[in-house]
Amino acid sequence: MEQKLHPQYEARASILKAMGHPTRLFIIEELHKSERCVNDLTEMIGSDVSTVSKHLSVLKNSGLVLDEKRGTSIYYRLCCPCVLDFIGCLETVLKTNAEKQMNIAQCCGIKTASPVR
Amino acid sequence: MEQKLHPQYEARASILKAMGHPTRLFIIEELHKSERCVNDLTEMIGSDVSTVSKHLSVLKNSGLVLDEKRGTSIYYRLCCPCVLDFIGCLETVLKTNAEKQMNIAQCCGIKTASPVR
DNA sequence: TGGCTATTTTTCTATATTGCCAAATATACA
DNA sequence: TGTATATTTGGCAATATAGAAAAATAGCCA
Repeated sequence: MEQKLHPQYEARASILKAMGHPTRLFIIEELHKSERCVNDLTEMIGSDVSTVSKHLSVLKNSGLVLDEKRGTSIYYRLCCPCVLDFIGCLETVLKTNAEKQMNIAQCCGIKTASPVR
Repeated sequence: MEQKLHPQYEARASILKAMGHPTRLFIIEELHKSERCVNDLTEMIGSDVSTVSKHLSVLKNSGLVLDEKRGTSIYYRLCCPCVLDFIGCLETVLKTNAEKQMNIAQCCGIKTASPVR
């Protein structure tokens, strides 16, 4: 069955997919603040350097980051900072869901703790 | 090694991950235009209805869509239409990359066809 | 009740992703 | 040249995902 949708959906989805991992999202935010080399990021993240390198290559292949070699290190930077604008909306989704959960709980008479700020 | 980043990254990433599939991206856009039932979407997409149902459950679990049963069908609708705002930025990323590719080609003396609009 | 329609769940297979280790590569520099 | 540093690659095991078919569930209506 499985039919091919317009290739535009593939292209867009691959960027979102690249962003859809906690470590890569962290990297994106970090690169928004300032460019960083692999080593910097590895220390912040606490995974093996090879793991971080692979995450960076996913981001690079999706076109989200650029790399530039300077001195002994390779510096990565965010290609299109507009992706950071997504975060507000993501928080809206999360907040909406939290409220939804609370309503369900309330209408079942379940006491809920005050929401975590 | 693998260390736990702030759970906020997990939460945000899971939404992006849910969006990171061509079929689900199509569904999101379609639901932005108007609510739809599973059957409607299945016809548009051309996959098995069970596959579409599963994609919808991914979207539902991530909090992106809501469902409501009316009559014999279940209607899905977009929960936070702000996710549609992502598209402009995604196109920017794609465009930036296309230009990058063209520059590489040019500086190697490769003739490229005029860009597809 | 029985059959119809709409949807979800289960089960299966194939494929992709993640994360670590070890090894390879690249580069600076003494 | 040799050594240290920075990064990537290949390999592997564990886990997750996608898609289809079949079975299960739910509501409707004759």
